Amino acid sequence: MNSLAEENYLKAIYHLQRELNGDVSTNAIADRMETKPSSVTDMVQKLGEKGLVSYKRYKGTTLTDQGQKIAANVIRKHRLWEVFLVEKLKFHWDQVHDIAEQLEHVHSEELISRLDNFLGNPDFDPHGDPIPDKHGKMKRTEKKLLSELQKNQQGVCVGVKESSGEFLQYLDKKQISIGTKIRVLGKEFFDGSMVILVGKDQFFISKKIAENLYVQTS
Amino acid sequence: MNSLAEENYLKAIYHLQRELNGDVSTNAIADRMETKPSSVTDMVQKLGEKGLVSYKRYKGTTLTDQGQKIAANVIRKHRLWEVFLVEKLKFHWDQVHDIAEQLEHVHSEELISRLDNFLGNPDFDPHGDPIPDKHGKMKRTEKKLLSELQKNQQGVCVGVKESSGEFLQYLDKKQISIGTKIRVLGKEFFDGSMVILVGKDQFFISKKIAENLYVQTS
DNA sequence: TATCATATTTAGGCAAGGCTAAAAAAATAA
DNA sequence: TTATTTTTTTAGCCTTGCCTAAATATGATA
Ligand SMILES: [Mn+2]
Ligand SMILES: [Mn+2]
Ligand SMILES: [Mn+2]
Ligand SMILES: [Mn+2]
Repeated sequence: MNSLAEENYLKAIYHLQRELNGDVSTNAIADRMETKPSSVTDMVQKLGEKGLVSYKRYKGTTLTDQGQKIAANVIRKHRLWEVFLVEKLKFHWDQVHDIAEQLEHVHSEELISRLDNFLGNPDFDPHGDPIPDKHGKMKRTEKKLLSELQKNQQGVCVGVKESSGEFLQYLDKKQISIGTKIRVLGKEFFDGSMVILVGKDQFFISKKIAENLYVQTS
Repeated sequence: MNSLAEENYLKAIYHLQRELNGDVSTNAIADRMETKPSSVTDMVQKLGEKGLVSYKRYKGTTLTDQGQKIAANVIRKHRLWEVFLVEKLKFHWDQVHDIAEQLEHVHSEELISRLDNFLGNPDFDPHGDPIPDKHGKMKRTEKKLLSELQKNQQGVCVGVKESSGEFLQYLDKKQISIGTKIRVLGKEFFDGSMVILVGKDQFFISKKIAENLYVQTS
């Protein structure tokens, strides 16, 4: 059984490994965990001794297969609980992350398996992120950033890169959610801003917005 | 915000105060928490400084109003989650306690209020125990122990005193659950054992069983 | 009342997870 | 290559909860 702190470190390393594709530096983990590098060193040493990460002094950290499995399972729980909160308890998608941060540490395989079932074995969470199955495998989607689309291309919103409350609330105001069809009516080369069509409304969005919304074309 | 350990102490003191009706001794808490008396002393001193219990050296501990409120809220969460696990996830009533022990420490008023609603604002948990409302008040029932019934009296099972897996599984085997009607066909003065009628089956039960089943007569 | 047993507290330590300050390695600049 | 900056680790300390052993208060007994 791993402690709450260990699980959070494993999760952070998992995400960072994907973002940076490669070894994860001590400082990167410290940044993500909002903790000090010296605390990170302590913890990765311990995780190393437990065989959950491969850590070499001054060289960075990667998850072992076992560590990866544990991290994927925590992420699975996080995302399943988010589905529960939105689908069953009618929370809004910008309200669920902090609660899921707590629920993800409840230990019970039986619980998570029944929850999965109760929710209809969903493949994606309310933010469009894929839910790992019990073996850590998750559906890959051919999503791209809205900012990659050209004028007159369109796509369906399938996820967000950022999922801060501010950003999600912005999307709500603009009536954009998972499943919403978005068409690029115009794109400014200078600053990457766009004019897009959502339902019957057309409006301006900055590059920053376009770089944080995933769409699926096809 | 109280720590997990603090919440567990408050809960234990709450239950003990009701069982012993009065002050709770350091040793009683240590017993219940499966910890050492010296650890209890440390903790009740801290809870005392926080104003959650009234503690005087060598005199025992009682919850303050504030401590009582927090304890009742933890118990509320525990029991609501137990209802969720049984009603929605189809767990069996003897499987839910340990999971609820973890879920009860998830902090979010909004979560528990929505969960309550989702479950239809239940008054009792799967073991027949009353669920405190958000102010800590709970429905009182006129329940008595089956062992208090006389020959030919009958009652409806409304709860269990013990809720160990062994006992609950015994009840299952005998087809007794919340709502089951039980009639006393015979009672042995010598050892308190009984012969009871449950549905069409009649069988023998020991005093120990009869002292752990709550029934409602009338 | 003096003595003995029991309950409780105090003293001193330990492990987990943090932090700060100092040392050491690695990376970058000159 | 040498000097400087940045990154990482080590050393030493803190808090929370827990423990054991020793001290002390309380309560029962003689
Ligand atoms: Mn989340
Ligand atoms: Mn999510
Ligand atoms: Mn329970
Ligand atoms: Mn219960």
